Amino acid sequence: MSVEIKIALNEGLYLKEPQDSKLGRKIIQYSIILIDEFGFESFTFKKLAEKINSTEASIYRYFENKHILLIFLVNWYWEWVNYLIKINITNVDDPHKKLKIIIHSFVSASQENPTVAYVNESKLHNIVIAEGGKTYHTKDVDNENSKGFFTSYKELANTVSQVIIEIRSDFKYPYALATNLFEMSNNHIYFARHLPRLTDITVVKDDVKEVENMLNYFADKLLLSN
Amino acid sequence: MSVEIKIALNEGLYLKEPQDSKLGRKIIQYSIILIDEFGFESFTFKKLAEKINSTEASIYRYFENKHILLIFLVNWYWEWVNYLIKINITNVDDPHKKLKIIIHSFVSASQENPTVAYVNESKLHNIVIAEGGKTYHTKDVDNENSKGFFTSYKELANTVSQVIIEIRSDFKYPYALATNLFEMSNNHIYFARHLPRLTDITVVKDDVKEVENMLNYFADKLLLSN
DNA sequence: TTAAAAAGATAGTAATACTATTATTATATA
DNA sequence: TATATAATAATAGTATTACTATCTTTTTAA
Repeated sequence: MSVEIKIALNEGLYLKEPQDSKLGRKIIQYSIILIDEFGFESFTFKKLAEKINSTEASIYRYFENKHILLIFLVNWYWEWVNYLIKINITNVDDPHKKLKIIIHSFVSASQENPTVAYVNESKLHNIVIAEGGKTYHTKDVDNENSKGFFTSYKELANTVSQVIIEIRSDFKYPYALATNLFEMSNNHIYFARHLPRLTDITVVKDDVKEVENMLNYFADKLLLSN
Repeated sequence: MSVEIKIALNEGLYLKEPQDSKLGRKIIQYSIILIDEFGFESFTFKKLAEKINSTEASIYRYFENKHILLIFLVNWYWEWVNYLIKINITNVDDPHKKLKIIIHSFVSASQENPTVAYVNESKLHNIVIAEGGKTYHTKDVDNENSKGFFTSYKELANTVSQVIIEIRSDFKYPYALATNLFEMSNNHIYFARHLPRLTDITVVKDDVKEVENMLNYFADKLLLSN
């Protein structure tokens, strides 16, 4: 018995739903592998086509270009983390505990919850860490935002901000704290790996507990009611 | 009488010092204008050459490629902010006041301190906000880091972390807080402008006082000694 | 004044980011 | 089981990008 989860994403992100065909799923699977391995700038549809024994033209029938494909993948991650968080905080009463679960999901959901066969969640998390900001740091951001390409991130931020408000209804910056915890998580994993003088924590062999401790410390301090 | 300031940057960032020649300064001046206007992805040496009535080949004599040019510009900003902070916090005793000055510099140094004729600091700050992360989010980060391309950011982080330690010598995350204040400043100005549901603050006509208030609030809360 | 350094002019190449067309192979249904 | 339709593959082609090379002209500094 297998549980099939299909993550519903904004329809403007693809020309043809890639999750519904063999080729489409291969595009998702191997684009994650190639972007993780060579980086987004070196990644091309030609290389991907060679890898999966297909053609550029066939890939272009699914995605307009590699930038939209990146947004698709990162959206997939945002949706997936939001989904895991929602599952894991239902039936939890204490909002402090909920926030701990959220922070744990930010740093290491990918290491513990393989969900979909053709998505390597761990590599996808690495892509979000290293390339995630490139989805919205473009001149087209307002246009793409108007099409709903960043709705999944906003929904994730909203989920987290609701828990923050549960902890302290008078906290002035629930959305900023929510996004900051997410961004900080990704940034400091990246800094620990590549620019260690920009952080205080270390990450040895994907052990992100120091990042988790730091985020919990920051969240606790900021939400102290005094 | 004019004060000439020349910001010293890592020599690996250029093939020929652009601050020492007319063409070099034009490259700096107009690359800032073009990247700010059209974004880094659409920016090319060919377009820059046309803008300044020069040639691609001439620009390539100064910078290896547009990515290195971006690192050069962002380094220039990091150095300049660090320089302004150091000037403005000498003769200030209270470390809390120093941190306030630092935060003020992060959000709006560019609006108040034009320093060099051929650098539009305000546009350069917009580039740092929108494109800064692209300097180190590449597969070449370890190699470029080993050449010292991010030393200026580390020095800035160090300046700030020293003040944090002055405030609370037992604070566990001085570097992370330093970089986070800088990143948060840039991120939330960007969010307010383009993805407002990811933040709580607004930025109207370059008025960043809400960002400044938020950063001061975060810093104060985190550095409370209890 | 003149040599040497800087900049400009021109040409060329490989790779990228596509688009278009036609041929082949699955698949779904009558 | 035949056949229409959809999906994919194969192939070709274009404009732009990101360079490199070479040669000529202009600027500057001794």
